[in-house]
Amino acid sequence: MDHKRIVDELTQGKEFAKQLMIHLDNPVSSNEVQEILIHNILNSYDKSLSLLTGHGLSPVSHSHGTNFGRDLENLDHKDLIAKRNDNGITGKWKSQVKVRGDMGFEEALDDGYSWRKYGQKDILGAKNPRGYYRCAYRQVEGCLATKQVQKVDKEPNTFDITYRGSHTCNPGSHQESTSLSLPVSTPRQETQQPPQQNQVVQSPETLLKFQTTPMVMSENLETRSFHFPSTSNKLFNLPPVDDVHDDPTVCRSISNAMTVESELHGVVSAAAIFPTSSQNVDVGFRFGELDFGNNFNIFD
DNA sequence: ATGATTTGACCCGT
DNA sequence: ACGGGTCAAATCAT
Repeated sequence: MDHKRIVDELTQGKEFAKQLMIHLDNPVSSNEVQEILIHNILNSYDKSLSLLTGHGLSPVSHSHGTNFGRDLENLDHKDLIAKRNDNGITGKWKSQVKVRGDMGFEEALDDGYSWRKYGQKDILGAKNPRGYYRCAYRQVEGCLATKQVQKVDKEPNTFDITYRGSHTCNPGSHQESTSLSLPVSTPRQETQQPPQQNQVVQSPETLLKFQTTPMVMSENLETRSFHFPSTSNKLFNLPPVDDVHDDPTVCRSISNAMTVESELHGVVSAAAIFPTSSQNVDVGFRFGELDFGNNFNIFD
């Protein structure tokens, strides 16, 4: 339904505007990020208008991923492409984010939130296991956000990351402290990385890098927004093999966003793609912006 | 000692 | 019955 989509688009635009507001208040927020947010806001308008006028496609091409992705690439060595697809399932939505760049797995998988792994499963038909993570602040704040990370079979450097539910943890309570105390999962046997579980590793610069906030909204009334304000700046070696069941990710606070109901949980799917060459990548990853408006999924 | 991850078992929906 | 998601005890790292 177009009406729904329009509302959705406008809601997204609103969320982007909110994010922009936050960024404007943040001294370390970069202009680029702000520009991207503005871009996304305009994009939401474009989409809404095109829906209203009955045109399937947005009159503005920049909303279709490529340009946007390029921008991000320039900005952050990564591109993020979000995709929404309504699976026809009411009350559910799904978005995909493509991340690419010269960052390590961990960086790439870092979305700025603190996650705690609670399970791993081999999935039928998939070579790689799927890791299950939940917000590290679940107990403290009852945040029900979860995410699943699975390495894509074909693309060794690509991960499918699915977010479910919304972060309800209070941004203020963690955010400030630096921006982050990030409990980062540390791959056991791999490396020389600085110890980092539960350590504050965020430099202001890092904070700046990641201060972007991808967001998505549900098909329904609820606005689901995901915030990936920052992430860890850890260095690491890539596992020589394919078992990458550890993907430390960090969590941070977020915009409270939405209510999570059993059947109404937002799902954001993201795929992180890394350059095959990257073996020891040094950081420099920033989670740019996600354009959840209308993008294309590249992984199918 | 404390906290995070691992991993097999369990639960639930299809 | 099967597959996916979660639980929780054991294990590991700091």
